[in-house]
Amino acid sequence: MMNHLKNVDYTQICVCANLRKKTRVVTQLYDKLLHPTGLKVTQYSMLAHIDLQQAVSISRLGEILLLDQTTVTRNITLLKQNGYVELNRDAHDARTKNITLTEKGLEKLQEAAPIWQEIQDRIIDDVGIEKYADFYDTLRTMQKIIQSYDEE
Amino acid sequence: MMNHLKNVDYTQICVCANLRKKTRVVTQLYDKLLHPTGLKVTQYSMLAHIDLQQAVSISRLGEILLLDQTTVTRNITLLKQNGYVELNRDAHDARTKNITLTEKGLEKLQEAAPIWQEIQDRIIDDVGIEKYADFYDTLRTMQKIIQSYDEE
DNA sequence: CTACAAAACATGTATATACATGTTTTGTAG
DNA sequence: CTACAAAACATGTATATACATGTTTTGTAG
Repeated sequence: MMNHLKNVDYTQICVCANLRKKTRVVTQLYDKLLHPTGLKVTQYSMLAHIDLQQAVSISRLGEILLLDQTTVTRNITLLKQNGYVELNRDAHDARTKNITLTEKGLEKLQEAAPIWQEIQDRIIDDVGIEKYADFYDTLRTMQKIIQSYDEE
Repeated sequence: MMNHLKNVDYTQICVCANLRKKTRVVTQLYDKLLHPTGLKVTQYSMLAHIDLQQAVSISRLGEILLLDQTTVTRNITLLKQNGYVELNRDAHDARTKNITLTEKGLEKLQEAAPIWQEIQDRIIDDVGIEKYADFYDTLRTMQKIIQSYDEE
């Protein structure tokens, strides 16, 4: 007897819509657990990248996160309003603005990090490290494939 | 010799941020190719679900797509403004509004379908059907896992 | 039947996101 | 050096999304 739930042709389920749906679920979990810190996962992730990159420019951050430059500008504006980051003109190029974490931003990042780590470990553990490794790899592959389309 | 690109601990890359990033890439591809139709992939997907479900209510559609009811209301409003869907009060429950495709909405869906199918087939083929099956499965598992957290 | 909780939808507000376009600063062909 | 294209960032506009809350309609305990 067929399970009617599984009796769906998964190749006919939109790759994009399905990804978006699952991403919503994951995002809501992260946002819910990060809520006590006042950060959303998007903001946490951006702070973490700024911490790693040290004085990145807006467009460079966009390249890394594959975000439109204007989106970075908008997201950074919010972090700036909250006092988590600073923007400084580059010494050698007056067009460029470098983003750095403030003391407050670093503290906020450190406050949120343990919560993030807990969700992270739990999900990967529950999915299973091997399955997750494959999953991660397929996501990477998918990105590369799509980026290769643009070169046509 | 290590490949410095692969020399990153993938378990320390945020599951959520990574999913969001890849989802942006995929979404941009779909939106770009669907552009001639005037639909975004979100709208296409919603029209396709309405077509499948036949006279579905706003909250039911939210359950299916795991979207907040208010988000469905907003997205449907746009489809309605474009004349692709109609809203009708339910005959048995005056609170409920049922969504149906208009003739114009069906035509638009049929116009976009071949484009969607082409992207869909191409991505799955390029990723590889077996890898994609695993990937799809892991996405499902991840959703179930997270939904099980909410029951705690 | 009545009172009240719950269900279904709408509205206010805020964040995330991208595209089109504008402004300022650099870099470089000639 | 000058003119102009390109780079870097900002702004206008629109869609996608969720949470808090409000309104209307149902369902049900008593």
